[in-house]
Amino acid sequence: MAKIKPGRNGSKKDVIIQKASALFRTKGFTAASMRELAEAVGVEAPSLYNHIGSKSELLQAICFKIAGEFTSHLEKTETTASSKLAMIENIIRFHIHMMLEQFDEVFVANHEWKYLKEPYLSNFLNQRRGYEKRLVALVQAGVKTKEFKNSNPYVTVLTILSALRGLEFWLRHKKNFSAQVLENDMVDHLLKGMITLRQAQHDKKQ
Amino acid sequence: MAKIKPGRNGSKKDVIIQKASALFRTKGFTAASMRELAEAVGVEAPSLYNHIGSKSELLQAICFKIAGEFTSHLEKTETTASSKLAMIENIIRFHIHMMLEQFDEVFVANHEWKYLKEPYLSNFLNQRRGYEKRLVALVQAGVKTKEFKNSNPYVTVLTILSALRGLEFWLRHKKNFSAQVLENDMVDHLLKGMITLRQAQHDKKQ
DNA sequence: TTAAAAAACTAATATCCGTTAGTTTTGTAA
DNA sequence: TTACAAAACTAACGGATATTAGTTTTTTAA
Repeated sequence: MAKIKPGRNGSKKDVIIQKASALFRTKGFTAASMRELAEAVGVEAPSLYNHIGSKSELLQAICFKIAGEFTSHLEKTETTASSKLAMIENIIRFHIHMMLEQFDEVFVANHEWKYLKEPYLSNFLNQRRGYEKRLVALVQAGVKTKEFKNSNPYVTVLTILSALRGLEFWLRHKKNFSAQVLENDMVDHLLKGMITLRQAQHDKKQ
Repeated sequence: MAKIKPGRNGSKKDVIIQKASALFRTKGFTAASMRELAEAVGVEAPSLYNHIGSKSELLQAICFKIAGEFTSHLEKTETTASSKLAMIENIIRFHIHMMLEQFDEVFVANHEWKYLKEPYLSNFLNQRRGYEKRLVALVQAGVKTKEFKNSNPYVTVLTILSALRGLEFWLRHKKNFSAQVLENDMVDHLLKGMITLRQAQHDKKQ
């Protein structure tokens, strides 16, 4: 007799996914065992399978939930007609907020996606590539309007996205400055650089 | 009868470490098996143990080799008495070169260090923390000399180091612009930002 | 109270892991 | 050639893994 899942998404499954996010982050997907997850949930390992299909399915749920949130925020931002600079800043701040509010899930999506199985792996990578391409197009548009410098747009996007991912280190050892300082200083650095204006102007031509 | 290692470090061990770097990068340390490594080396799995002590030892060798290279370069840079700006730029370029020339090893040191066993794990983290602290001190000095803006120095270092780590994405899909463009545009972005000077000056006060 | 469904449990399976033991082959130097 | 060491091999062990089967307990609903 086939197991029948409840019509509405039960909350127990959500608990499992949440605990799985924390476990996968700390131990890594491969090293994390279903027995450990079961213990975190407060149940024996086989009981998990009354609520989920497999360990892989948990990873899929986490990765695509996060990917979906980033994609849909980008779509929303693209429709708001404002300056390219404002759009980029908006996106940067969204990344920071996601990192702060859904640390485990974002971390897992960033680090453990490679353990997704096909066709989910290809799907995920396609979605991420699409996201990056739209950001590159946004930066390119900003270069055309002279809002941004004429650097390689892909390098610009790469630099921004990578710097944002680095927030995980701040969150790991909870530094002694506020999230607000972090956010503003990082936005400022990514948009305007770290050196003083006089210096920047002096260095303008190599 | 105890196994006796050759007096000078044999080159076979180096081959194993090199293959292990590539394997650990693509599959992850935990998911990579000694049998796979053996196949890459061209040998049966137990034969590896004529040259190495354990799987963990391979990870240690990779991580500490890279950590050592970064640390010793930083020490060398600190003794060269020049501007803080020149020092930071020098360090950024060194990171880029390390990423380009020792991709697998740097990737593994960046992503798989958490599977180090004690006391190596603590050792590694201490070394990395020390590296970061010295960079923070360097940025602080640059703020004092007014070479750098008065942002939180830890955020600055975090932003730079994270952006540099992101080079792994570029290397993964080998983009169609040169390493030189990548290097110069990234250095420029991290030092001077992405927005045009007029805009930066206009936005100086929020 | 009772019947059905949901979710827990125990037991077990097949597979894969790092590693060891013991043996055979290969390379080297006298 | 001979002797010894280095490094390969096969076979196997103990343990951990995700997952399934089958059963019992708990919850839900009439």
